Amino acid sequence: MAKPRLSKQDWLTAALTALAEGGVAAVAVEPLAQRLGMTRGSFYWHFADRNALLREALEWWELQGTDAVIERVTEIAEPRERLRTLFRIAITEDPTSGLEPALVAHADDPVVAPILHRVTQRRVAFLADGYAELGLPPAQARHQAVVAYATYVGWVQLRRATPAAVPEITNDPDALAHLLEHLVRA
Amino acid sequence: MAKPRLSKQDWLTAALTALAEGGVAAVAVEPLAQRLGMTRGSFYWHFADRNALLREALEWWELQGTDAVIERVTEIAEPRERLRTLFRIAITEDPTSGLEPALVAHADDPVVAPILHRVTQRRVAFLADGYAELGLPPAQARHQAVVAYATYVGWVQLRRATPAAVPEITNDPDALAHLLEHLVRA
DNA sequence: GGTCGTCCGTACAGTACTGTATGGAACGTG
DNA sequence: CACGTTCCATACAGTACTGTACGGACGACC
Repeated sequence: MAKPRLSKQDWLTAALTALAEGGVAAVAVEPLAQRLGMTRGSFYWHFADRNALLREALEWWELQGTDAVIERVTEIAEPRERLRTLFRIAITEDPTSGLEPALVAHADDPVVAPILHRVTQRRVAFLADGYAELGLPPAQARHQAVVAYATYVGWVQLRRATPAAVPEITNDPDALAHLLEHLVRA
Repeated sequence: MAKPRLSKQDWLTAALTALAEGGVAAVAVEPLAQRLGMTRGSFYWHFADRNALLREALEWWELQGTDAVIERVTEIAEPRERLRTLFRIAITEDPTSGLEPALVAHADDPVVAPILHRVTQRRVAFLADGYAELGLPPAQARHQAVVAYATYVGWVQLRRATPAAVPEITNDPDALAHLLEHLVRA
């Protein structure tokens, strides 16, 4: 039987998938242990308590979903192309769709709030820089960044809420290009 | 002390505010009763169980937040002006900000899913009709409707997640007008 | 092949919530 | 002012989860 010893990372990824599926409340020790084929005894060796799991999982998500992507894109000199590939990565490669709505639903949670703030501020600021490089004055660049980021966030949210309502963009490169131009244009 | 008898509606509105604040998991009988100054005995007279409360609350939200608004706006003949006021109502009068992310976070919930589907389909279809009246061909009108609705949804979500990142639009009629034009333009 | 550190199972309170059953208070209506 | 209806409080299982304590398996390394 597949029952090797678990690493801390196994618990983190399991926590993130559960979070994306069932919200913050679904990040519960006993169900996760059951899904991993372990008992809670394993968990309480790796982590202090449930909040520690949630916090570390979100910090890892922050690293992979924001820092890594930004770093991957900053090397593109041309701002328009940089924004385009950034949005394409964000839309097509989103590994944990439905995670952000779950976080926003618990925006007042003391462990969720700081990470959520950091991520959105970071992303909007990076977008604003890109639009500024395109020639927009700072205030307008920031406004455009907020609108574009809102469109992206809402798109992901719609795709998760009602996939029937949103066109399948991963299989339709034409529609994807159209959406990207909408997001990049100033 | 203000301790009159409660109506069914009191429980519904309390459930909706709790839902907007703490997600689906926050719609719990005992905490709600505590907040209303009652015991669970009151609740189980008005409702069969917790799911009944959640379902009726969402149905009431569907009525007030979608049907009523659409009906309020359909009498505007000019499509551009109709879309404008629709978005303005949706953005400025949103009574339960943060409710939709909470629903999306539990999009797989058997009681949340059908209502969420109906609402998004209805809203996108109404928008698509408006854009079609503006002269867009059907496919493009629908695509534009999805993008505009996504922008609205993401805007609300951002405002709830990180109010500092999004401009205070209710106090800045100029920025509001700018956003509305962005949403209406095709 | 002992021995130590790593990892997990088990057992035990403790907490928070759901539903049900039942009695009683408050209120309108004749 | 009886009287039935409406609404709420109380008390009682039952369930699901959290932490903690402790014991044991298991592998690495000398």
